[in-house]
Amino acid sequence: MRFASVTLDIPATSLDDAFTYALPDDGCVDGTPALIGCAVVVPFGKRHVIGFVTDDKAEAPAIDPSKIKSVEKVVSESFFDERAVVTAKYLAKHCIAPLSSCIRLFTPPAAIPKVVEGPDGHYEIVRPSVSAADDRWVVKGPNFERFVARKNAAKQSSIVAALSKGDLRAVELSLEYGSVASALSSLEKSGVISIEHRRRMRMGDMPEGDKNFVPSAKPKLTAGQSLALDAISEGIHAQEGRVFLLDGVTGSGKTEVYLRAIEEALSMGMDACVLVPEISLTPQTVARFRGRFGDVVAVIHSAMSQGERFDQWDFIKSGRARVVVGARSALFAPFGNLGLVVIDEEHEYSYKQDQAPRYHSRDVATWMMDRFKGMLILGSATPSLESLHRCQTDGSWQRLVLSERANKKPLPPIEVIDMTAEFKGGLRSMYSKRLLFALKQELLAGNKAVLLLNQRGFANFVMCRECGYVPMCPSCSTSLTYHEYGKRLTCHHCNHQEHLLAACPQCGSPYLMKYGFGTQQAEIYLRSWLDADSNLGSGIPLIRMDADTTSAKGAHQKLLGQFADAGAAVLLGTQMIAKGLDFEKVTLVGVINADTQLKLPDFRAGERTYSLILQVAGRAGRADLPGKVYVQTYRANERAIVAASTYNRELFMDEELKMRSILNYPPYCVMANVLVWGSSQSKTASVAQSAYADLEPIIDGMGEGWSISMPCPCVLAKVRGAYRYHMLIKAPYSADISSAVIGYFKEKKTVEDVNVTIDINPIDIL
DNA sequence: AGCACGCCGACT
DNA sequence: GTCGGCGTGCTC
Repeated sequence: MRFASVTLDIPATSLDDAFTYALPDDGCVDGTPALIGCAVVVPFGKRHVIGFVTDDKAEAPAIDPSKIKSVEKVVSESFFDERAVVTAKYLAKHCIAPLSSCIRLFTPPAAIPKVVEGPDGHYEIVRPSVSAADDRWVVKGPNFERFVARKNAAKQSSIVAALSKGDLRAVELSLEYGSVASALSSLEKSGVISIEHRRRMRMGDMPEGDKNFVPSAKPKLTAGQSLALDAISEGIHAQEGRVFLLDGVTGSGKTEVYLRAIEEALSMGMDACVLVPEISLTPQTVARFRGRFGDVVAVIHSAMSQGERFDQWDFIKSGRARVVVGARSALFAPFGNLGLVVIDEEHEYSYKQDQAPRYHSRDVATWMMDRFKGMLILGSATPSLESLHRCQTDGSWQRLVLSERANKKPLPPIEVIDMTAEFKGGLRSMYSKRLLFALKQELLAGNKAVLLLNQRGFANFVMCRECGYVPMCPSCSTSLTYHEYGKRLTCHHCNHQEHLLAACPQCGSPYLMKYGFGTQQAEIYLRSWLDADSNLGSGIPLIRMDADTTSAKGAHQKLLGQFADAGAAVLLGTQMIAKGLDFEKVTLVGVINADTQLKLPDFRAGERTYSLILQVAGRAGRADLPGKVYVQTYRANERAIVAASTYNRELFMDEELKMRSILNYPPYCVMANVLVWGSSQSKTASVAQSAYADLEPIIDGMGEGWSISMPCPCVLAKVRGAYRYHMLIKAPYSADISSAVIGYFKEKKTVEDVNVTIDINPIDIL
């Protein structure tokens, strides 16, 4: 008798402990082996449920043997290996999330069968909605050479003629010759052709050029790159879980270092994983990796269809893909032997998942590479304070500095435009004269400009000038943003939409004013400014890129393509244009309002502003032409802005770290945010209170440096109809909050309609 | 998560 | 007397 540990596919922390089921001695059910990573159907109480085998050679459990039931069916191939099991268990513990939701990270998307229970114990297995796709290929048959053309079978002759040049897909033939089904079947019957089903890789709207491998030449390394690579190369060979922080100014050639490191890892038989922020996962990025490594590169990101993602997943699982480029979840792809992880733009907040399991790719990769003796490279022009701090305190973390741009060009000078002074001088527009003047010069010279405004919509909010009424979202505690297109008020949290009324619903006044600038207003103003200038003509493309213009599949690429193909042009957008874009001839970068993040009640507001300015500044002057950056701000003396505009990281770091130390914020402590939310305010508040009553003694008993704040409403007190309360737990640096509170989260009683969750190392506490 | 067992109020 | 409320506990 054999046993298998099965993690049930039910997301509940109370079911995290594996259940043990019996297996026949050969470990097979109906001839299919129940290996680690297989989805199986098991009886569970009166039900039948899907579970995943997490151990196929488990010990007999210490329970009454008559209670042990058998695995009933194996319903998938093995999706993951033992490494994945260990990692999922780490995640469940570290993030305090249901184990099954962590296991799910390792399974292909939408490919898990479902059990549908019928009457009297019968059940059906519903096959997954996504699986491999085939193409029908027409190939030469045994009698191909003996084909005789006939007068009344013109289509057959055409097909045979087309086929003599090589195999063809049936769809291509029908595109060319119309319906070919009957011609094909009679050709097949006579043995002239055969039909083969071949696995198809869905690649959607990927540009043709990127589907094929065009090898690119390796550039010569700079001195800085060589030095960094020496260290990294030694690290790869050491295989002892080292971490390198590649701290390189924008344009210093970090990607080339990644490429060489990956080459090294591949030559040692390891696979490599490259994480990039979702937003910069453009064809440009992918093309660089395909250009070096060709058809062993797989790509995974959220804009792909489920079918495309399945194919990429399967491609990796087959072992043919050796390099995976993707967003945060690519870390969990089915690698054979993952030995190198690269996290580009490691300071980016998109590496944190905002739903359970709330993991941060950087933390998971650090743990994985330590545990499995691989190597991690973190790259950024503006590394997170956490990573910089860790390089100073942890011997296995090493900082490698690339201080020079690869093309030896200086970094673009950054000019701060004090908008308070501009206002005193009479300016009422969102664009200063200096910025517009510089923009005009560059456009006249045939160059491109990138303008950043981190606020979408037309106006931030609307207010009645007679009574002060501000339209609010009915289900969130936020004001509505005015969108010019469709003249709608929109909630940026829940996407609630309503029409802008002609009069104030509270006092009837017609004086509803729009306050604050968003990208739509910036676009409309700039368009008319461009059109009004006879020297510029009206032909200058102005491309707006924000969540509203990029929601359609492929829109992102299309807009960037337009910008690339244009001569003089302006790209205006939210922070999605700040990262990774590499266009020649961008000679001007403008930050229309650097203050949008500064005012947020978040201890990282300064760090966010500092790095956003430097990230977007890095878009300027990347090729031969010099670049110039203008930063408009009403807080010209703010440390983050002064430091960014003078490229003085020490100035920013020293003061910021001092502040963090005094106020006891990361990296001087670790934090966790306990969130309580529900649709009834009073019920939510009382659950928050009782959670505090349970947690406070635990935290209090942990000793020096541990604290928990009283429950209070979140800054976003209501989102999507849910009232939100939170408590902040702080603990000394490198303390383990998860272990301290996991007991509470496993034992806690659930209250209907109120959720209690915890976010370890939150990226914001709004 | 879902389902059963179990102990207290208003009903054919 | 029983139908049914949802509190507690178990499922290999």
